[in-house]
Amino acid sequence: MKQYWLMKSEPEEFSIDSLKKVGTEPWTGVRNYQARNFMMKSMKVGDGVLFYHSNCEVPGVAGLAEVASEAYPDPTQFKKKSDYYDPASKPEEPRWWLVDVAFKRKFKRVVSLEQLRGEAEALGEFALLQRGNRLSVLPVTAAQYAHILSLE
DNA sequence: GCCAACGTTGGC
DNA sequence: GCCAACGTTGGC
Repeated sequence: MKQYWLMKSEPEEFSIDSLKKVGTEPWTGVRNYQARNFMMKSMKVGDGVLFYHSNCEVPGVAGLAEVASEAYPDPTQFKKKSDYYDPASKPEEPRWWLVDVAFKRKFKRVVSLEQLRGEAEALGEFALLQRGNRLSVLPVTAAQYAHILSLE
């Protein structure tokens, strides 16, 4: 059964337009175990991804992507010059894993967080809308995915 | 194993 | 830029 996810990115760092330009991007820099576990243990190639813009003027879902690889170790954890360098991680036992994400399409307009809050009842239990949530990779049900698409 | 201090996320 | 919420670290 196809699974769905929401993945956050700060558009100033990497936006839906950036993804469109490169086509496929390794989802580097996740340093949260829960988010890592979703990528490492649950994601399958072809899973649907809602590409979410965070920390910006209009936070919200900006387009669609899909999981494009099996999980593999995040190379940035071993690069001393990287912001994501983790001196505690060993190459023989990598701590951080990622998947590649491929561009599908950009929404005509962002389905904003504000809009999603207005649909909270229809969306049901949704980690994104929970108070204080900071998870950057989180699961979305097929029904939530379909509903969000209908809001574009 | 507790918990205070600290760092980060992300909406506003 | 502020700050609430949360995760992690490290001393004890």
